[in-house]
Amino acid sequence: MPTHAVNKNGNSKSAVRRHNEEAILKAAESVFAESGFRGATTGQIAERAGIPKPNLHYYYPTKESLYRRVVENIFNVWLQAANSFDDCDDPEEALTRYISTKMDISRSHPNGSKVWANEILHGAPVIQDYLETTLRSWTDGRIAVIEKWIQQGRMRPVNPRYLLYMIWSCTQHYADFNHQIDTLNHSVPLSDEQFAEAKEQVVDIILNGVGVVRSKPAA
Amino acid sequence: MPTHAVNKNGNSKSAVRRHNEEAILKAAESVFAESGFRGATTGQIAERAGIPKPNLHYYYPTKESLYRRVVENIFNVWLQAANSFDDCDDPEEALTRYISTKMDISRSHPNGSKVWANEILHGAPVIQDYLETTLRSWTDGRIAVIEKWIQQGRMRPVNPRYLLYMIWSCTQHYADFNHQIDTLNHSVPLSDEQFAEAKEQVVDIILNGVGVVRSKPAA
DNA sequence: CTTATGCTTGACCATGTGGTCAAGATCAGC
DNA sequence: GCTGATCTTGACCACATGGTCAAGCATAAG
Repeated sequence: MPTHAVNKNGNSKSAVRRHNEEAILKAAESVFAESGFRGATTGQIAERAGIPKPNLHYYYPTKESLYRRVVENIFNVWLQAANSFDDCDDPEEALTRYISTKMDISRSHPNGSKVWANEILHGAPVIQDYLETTLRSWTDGRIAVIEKWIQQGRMRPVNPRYLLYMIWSCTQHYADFNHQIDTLNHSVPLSDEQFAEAKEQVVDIILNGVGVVRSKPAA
Repeated sequence: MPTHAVNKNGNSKSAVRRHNEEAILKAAESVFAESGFRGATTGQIAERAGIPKPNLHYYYPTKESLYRRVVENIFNVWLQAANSFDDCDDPEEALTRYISTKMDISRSHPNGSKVWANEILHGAPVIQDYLETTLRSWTDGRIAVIEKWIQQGRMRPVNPRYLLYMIWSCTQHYADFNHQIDTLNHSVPLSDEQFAEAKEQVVDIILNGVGVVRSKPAA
């Protein structure tokens, strides 16, 4: 039942279309996270989205096009998080905010993070171009910023590149490996309090590790 | 051509068998790492091992039994690495050795690490029992050791559990995400020198982060 | 030699799955 | 209510793939 169709020959999406595409994307993200690209079946995605399989192919012609959209989505979420790094020029605040934001994303978008991890793990067959363009230039920019901080004597001399990798791995670990973390937590997901403590620990160890004095001491 | 058969009704493995099982395991590890469990095909594994597909099923009846062996293998490699933590009672040396060893494993067994990551990512369908038994008890033991060090004032008070997660993620990242790391390194794998620097950075930031003074300062 | 055992392999099958199709439903605008 | 566009769906197909089978090889031992 196409409502609100602003179409005719133009193409602003109908409400039905928006709703279905959204439901499919959400279902796809969780199924891809659970089973990987090849392990996921379009039938399962359709079922989880509450529509028959041919309807899914009506909106996303191929499994790969759907997968690509899912990966692009999580990449965009991360790009926005990256802003939390750029918004200020103080190493303590920038690092704290960046790490915190990435931890929050791991908490709120575990499936997206897993899909991303899976994609990289298997050699980034679909988003190689993003790595070579957007990610590469963002990384180089942030390295320059950190190097400046080091030259200003505001933090210890560390290789900024490996610092960034460390931040990425520590934070995403809480999404990608959450099953292991849960298992080691008596098979119960981390509570909000536990997660807050984990976040605080990551921030604390890294900031101390790079010699940034924290004005607001460890909670 | 069965040689050295010490069999008859006994069952010490023939040389052919040993050789083939080894080749299959190695091929399987790389294919599973590239494509995940579902994405890997027994045909591809057989081809990479240089044997026809039915021969693979002669040694490993099902794809899942083969996969399980691959996962068990990498888990055992890690368990051995875990010893580097236990062999001494000095936080500086124990942490340095443990981190270094884990980094070395990421360098020497990237495929195994990827298979493990993939397994956890998808909810550990095959090795859940290892997580609940061996890994859980090892972790608890190491937490106790770290807590002791903290009480002795030999390192800052951090939550040992999240410190361990941090070490795991930072080190395994260099295997699991090596494609991303290579891409950000002008699409060239890290040289031995670069990897050594990365290792040094991880050790350096974490030891400083937990307030362990390094007797042998950053190289 | 013969025989038993271990190993190899081309041909084959059953199943699951990505994707198609064509007929039908629903709705906006006239 | 008619028309054209958008959306829905049961039935279907082509193909990949895990796994089997039975016949054939190689080797060690008698």
